[in-house]
Amino acid sequence: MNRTTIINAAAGLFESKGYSATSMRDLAEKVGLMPSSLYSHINSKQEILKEICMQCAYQFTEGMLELKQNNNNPQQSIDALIKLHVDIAYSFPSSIAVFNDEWRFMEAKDITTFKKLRTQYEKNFKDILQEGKDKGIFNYIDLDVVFLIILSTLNRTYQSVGKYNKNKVEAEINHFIKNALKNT
Amino acid sequence: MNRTTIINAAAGLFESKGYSATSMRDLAEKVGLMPSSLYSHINSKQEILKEICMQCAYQFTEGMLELKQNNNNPQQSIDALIKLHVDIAYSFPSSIAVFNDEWRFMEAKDITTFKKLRTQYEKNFKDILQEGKDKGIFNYIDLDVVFLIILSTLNRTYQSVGKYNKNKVEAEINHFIKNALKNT
DNA sequence: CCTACCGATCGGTAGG
DNA sequence: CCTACCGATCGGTAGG
Repeated sequence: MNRTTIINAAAGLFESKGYSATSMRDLAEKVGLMPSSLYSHINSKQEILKEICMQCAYQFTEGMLELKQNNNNPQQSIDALIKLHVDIAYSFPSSIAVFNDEWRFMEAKDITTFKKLRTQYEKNFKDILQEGKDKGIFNYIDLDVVFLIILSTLNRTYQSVGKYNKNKVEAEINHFIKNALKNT
Repeated sequence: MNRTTIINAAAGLFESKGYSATSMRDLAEKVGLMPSSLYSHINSKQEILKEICMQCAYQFTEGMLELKQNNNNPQQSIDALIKLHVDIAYSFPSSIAVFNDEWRFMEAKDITTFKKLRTQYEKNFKDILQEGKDKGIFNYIDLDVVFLIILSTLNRTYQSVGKYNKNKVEAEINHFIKNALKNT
């Protein structure tokens, strides 16, 4: 038995039953251990949740940093961000579901760290939308509201995993958001 | 004390702590009763969840039925659906949060009823998108995928409540989706 | 990695 | 609407 197997099994359970309703006994059964044996690999249920949420957060943060170094125009940056969200969602759908819906069950100090990463990510994302508007490429009314609309779509991409082809989903989101932002 | 007060208090708790992590003791404290006294007004925790989720589901179903009787063109129907989602989200934000994220904790038979209503709603929604494409008004690649994108945005509207003005949010979503679907 | 176990908390009931 | 209480289940530990 290894730690990664346990974390992945937990992500699946947290996704389907929610963090609070998942017991350590559920998790033990899924990986074929006695409940107490889990604690040879992990320190607490909280620690598992934190690891899942933070791994996702760091992937988005890294992806954003790489993208910023490429000096793309705003449209290329948005395309790259869509690709980033779709790639991560299709690579770790359960983790992304937990990252989206269960992060609030982390303990207070982890939520603080988590929110800092998220705020920085959102700032970078909004900067791209703002730059696009300033250059006359994008057209929208309110930056904060349009950002929330776009993020809502990107955050729910994991729901398409196992149902629709990844390239098809990315193409559709791309087409949709490109037209939605287009300044005609 | 009355039943409605208890249900509303529960919606607020279920939104912020999640259904599973909310105890009947939490709920009792919030409405100023001893835990056991709650059971003079409701039969179980499950019953509260069911009532919140089903009330929302019926509101969407009713809204859709009214809208279908108006014989609008597809663009007017989409506008009306956006208004329906924004109106309900701004009227009962906590209930909508529970409807979106906690419905899976209902018992099996209620989930069956819930999913039937949802499937019918989705069918009606997709019919409008299909009709718009057939008439050359809308442009998108895949019906199912574009529907998921639109619904993701509409389902998360409750996150704007208390942060952004309702009319502004409705206008932005309208502008965004209209352009995204436009056949140019 | 297992057996055995702990204190805390859960949803809910009995009875007035 | 309250006091008193129940069996079940929870996350986690001791000790080997």
